[in-house]
Amino acid sequence: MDRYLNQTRFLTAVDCIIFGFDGEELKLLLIHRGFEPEKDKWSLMGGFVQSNESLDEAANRVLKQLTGLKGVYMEQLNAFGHPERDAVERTISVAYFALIDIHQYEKQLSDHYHPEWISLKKIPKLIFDHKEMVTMAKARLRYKAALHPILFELLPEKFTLPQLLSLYESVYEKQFDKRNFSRKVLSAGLLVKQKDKEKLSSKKGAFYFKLDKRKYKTNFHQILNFIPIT
Amino acid sequence: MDRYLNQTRFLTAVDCIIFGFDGEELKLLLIHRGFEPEKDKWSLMGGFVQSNESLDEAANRVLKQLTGLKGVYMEQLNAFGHPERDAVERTISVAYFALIDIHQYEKQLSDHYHPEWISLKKIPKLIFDHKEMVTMAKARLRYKAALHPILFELLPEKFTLPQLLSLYESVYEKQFDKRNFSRKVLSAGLLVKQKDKEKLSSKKGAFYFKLDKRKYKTNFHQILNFIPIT
DNA sequence: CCAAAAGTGTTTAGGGTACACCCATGT
DNA sequence: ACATGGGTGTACCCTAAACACTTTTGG
Repeated sequence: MDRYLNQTRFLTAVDCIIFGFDGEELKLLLIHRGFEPEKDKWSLMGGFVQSNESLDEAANRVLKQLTGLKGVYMEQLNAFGHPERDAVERTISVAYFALIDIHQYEKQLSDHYHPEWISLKKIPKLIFDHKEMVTMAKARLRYKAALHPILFELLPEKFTLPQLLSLYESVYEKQFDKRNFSRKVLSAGLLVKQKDKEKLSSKKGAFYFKLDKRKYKTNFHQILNFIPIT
Repeated sequence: MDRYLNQTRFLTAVDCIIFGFDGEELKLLLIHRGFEPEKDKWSLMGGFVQSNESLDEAANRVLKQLTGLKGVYMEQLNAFGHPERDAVERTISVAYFALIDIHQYEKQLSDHYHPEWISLKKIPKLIFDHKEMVTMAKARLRYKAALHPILFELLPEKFTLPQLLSLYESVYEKQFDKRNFSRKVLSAGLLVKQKDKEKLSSKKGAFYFKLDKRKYKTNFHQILNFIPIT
């Protein structure tokens, strides 16, 4: 026996919702689709799953193709399978969301796709059901970041507390009290204060911090409260 | 254009992790697989996605085939796509987990599959990667039930607080203080006390409660704390 | 010396936890 | 009357939230 009989086979794709943070706003890395149909339209980066790779491998391959990065934070979001979601041919798409340090991304690697970082507040019309994927990814990011320290994945190795606060304020589109925020963040014990300061954005300068990688991995699934639950 | 060229197509299946609660233990509804390979081995209920149905529709169809139930709580768990997960032919499986009232399930409907309710503590060897699916579903259930009131889906329309407590204790495999538990549950405002009592399991009898369906739906995504965070 | 951002401490209120006794009833 | 499970109240602690002033330094 080497085939199941009387069953239809479908294409399987992965699509990546890639988040980045530029210090001001939360952004998505979008591309201009490279082939027909919908060629040159705004799209998430995606690709078909190949015979020899798993879904996770496909997603990582696609992400590396576009960004040159590997080993970044990525998790499966949802599988999308409406019969008409792709106009050409039925395609099941497994969406992944990724959090990358926007400064590690080097545009020139992938100019073929004309990728651009677009503010989440100004997402253009996207092909197929990609808008739905983005909406779900945004919701998932907010949900998860309220409980787990995943937003560190969007920052460089060294970052300041004001930068971290600004990131949380961007994700939740509201302001938080910096005193309560830094107390909570520091009491989680995940940060190591550095000796040097970031002096570009203020005269006084803000101390850099690094993640304590060991504690970060250990405590990752523990539930934290960096932001007010309301 | 009506096909993407040079791409391989795969079978797509759905598999359902079906939870039930008999008052004592948390259980899974497992079947004996009905066709080769691995015929008669223990398996999750599943089926291939048909050309005219979405993933959600396929999962609901499969669930109804086995249980006769529709409109039950079900959510997508994860897509599984390891190239060798099915020995016969590459198959992408989208797993769903469902919570049903075990008393509404009527065995005779689906005797073809020889289904059985099996305690989560005594899950037998399962085909393919179904064990991995079950493990993930169990983790997801615990995670989600700690934050949202989904476990009510496992109970009949009328239930008592001792029954609800017993359910939570089964899911988390630990004991909770009944005073704190009932205070928290009642303060959520989701329950409506009935006038009648359940008198089978005690002499005094325990009051029945019903869910306030409206508030349940409204507050579903709000985060609750029915059980201690530790 | 002044502007601009960083950094820090206290008070208060509410919620969570721990804990023990009385109640109702069938036998 | 007694055994069995149902139902309730309190005291304490701790965490979360609200809130404002001082520090540093480049220009």
